[in-house]
Amino acid sequence: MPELAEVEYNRKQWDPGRGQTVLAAEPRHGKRVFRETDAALLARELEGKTLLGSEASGKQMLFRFSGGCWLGASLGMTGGLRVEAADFKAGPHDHLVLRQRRQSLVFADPRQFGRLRLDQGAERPAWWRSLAPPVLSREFSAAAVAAYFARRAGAPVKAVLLMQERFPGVGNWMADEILWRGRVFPKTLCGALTTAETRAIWRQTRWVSRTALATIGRDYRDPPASWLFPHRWAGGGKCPRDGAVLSREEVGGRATCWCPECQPPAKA
DNA sequence: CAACCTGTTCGCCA
DNA sequence: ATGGCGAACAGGTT
Repeated sequence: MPELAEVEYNRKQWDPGRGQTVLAAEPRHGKRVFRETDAALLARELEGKTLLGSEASGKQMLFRFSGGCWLGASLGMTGGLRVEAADFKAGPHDHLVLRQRRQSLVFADPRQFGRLRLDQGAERPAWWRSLAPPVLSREFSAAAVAAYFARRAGAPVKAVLLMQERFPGVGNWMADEILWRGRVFPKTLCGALTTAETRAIWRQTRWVSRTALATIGRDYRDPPASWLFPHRWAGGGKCPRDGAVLSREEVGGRATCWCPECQPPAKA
C-alpha cells in the first residue's frame, strides 16, 4: 500500500543491511521495473559496494552505497522491500536481490508499476534533487497550495491532490482522508474552492502526513477507527463522525469515498 | 468469470 | 505551450 507512510515503512526494511557489503546483486525476471536502466550494469556496479544509508521523499526512495552509487526505488501500486535469509530463493515477483553475508535485501513488485534505477556520482542524482518539497517542509506553504489550485482551476480537487509535483506522497486513501477532514466535496473544481477550504486542505495534508508517518510509517499499524481510512473500503461503510452512509464513486479516474453529510457539494 | 485495485505516463484534444 | 482526461501498463484478489 505504498503512499507516504508505507514508503517510509518499506525504506526501513533494508536497514539491517546498512554498513554491510553487497556480495552479489541479482536482477531477476522483471523487465519493466528497470525501465531504461540497464539491469546487468546496475548489478555489476552494486557488487562490492556497502549500503551506507537511505532516505525517502514522497513516494520515492534513495539508497546510498559506497563508491558514489545511488539506487533509486519506487513501489508503484504493489511494490515492497523486505529482508530474507542470506540463502533465500527468489520468487517470480522478486526483481532485485542484494546478497549480503547475513541476509538478502529484496525488491518485489507483482504489477511492476514500481521502478529501480542506478545513478553514480558524489552528489544525489538530478531526478532526486528536482522532487517536490515535502509537505512537512516550510516550502509547502498555504500560498503554494493556493497558487497550484489556481493553475489547476478546471480539475476536481481529488485529482489534484494526487499530483506528486505539489503533494508528494499523497495517494488515493490519503487524498480522501484529507478531503474528509477538511470537509471538502471531492468533485469541487479547484477554481471554485474558497480560501477557507484551500487553507483546510493545506492544514489537513500536513496533519494526515505527519500522523500517518507516526502510525503506519512506524510499525504498519492501521490508523485509528476515528479516521475515514478503516471505513472507506467495504460497501456500506459509515462516517465515523456522524454515522452517515459513505458515498463511493469514481472521481478523477480513481475510486473515491466521502461523507455526503459533512462533505456536501457547494450550493449553487 | 468479472470487476476491482494504494500509481504513473502517454497520447489526444481543447 | 498548457491543462484535463482516458487509456495503458500487469497481475493478484474478491
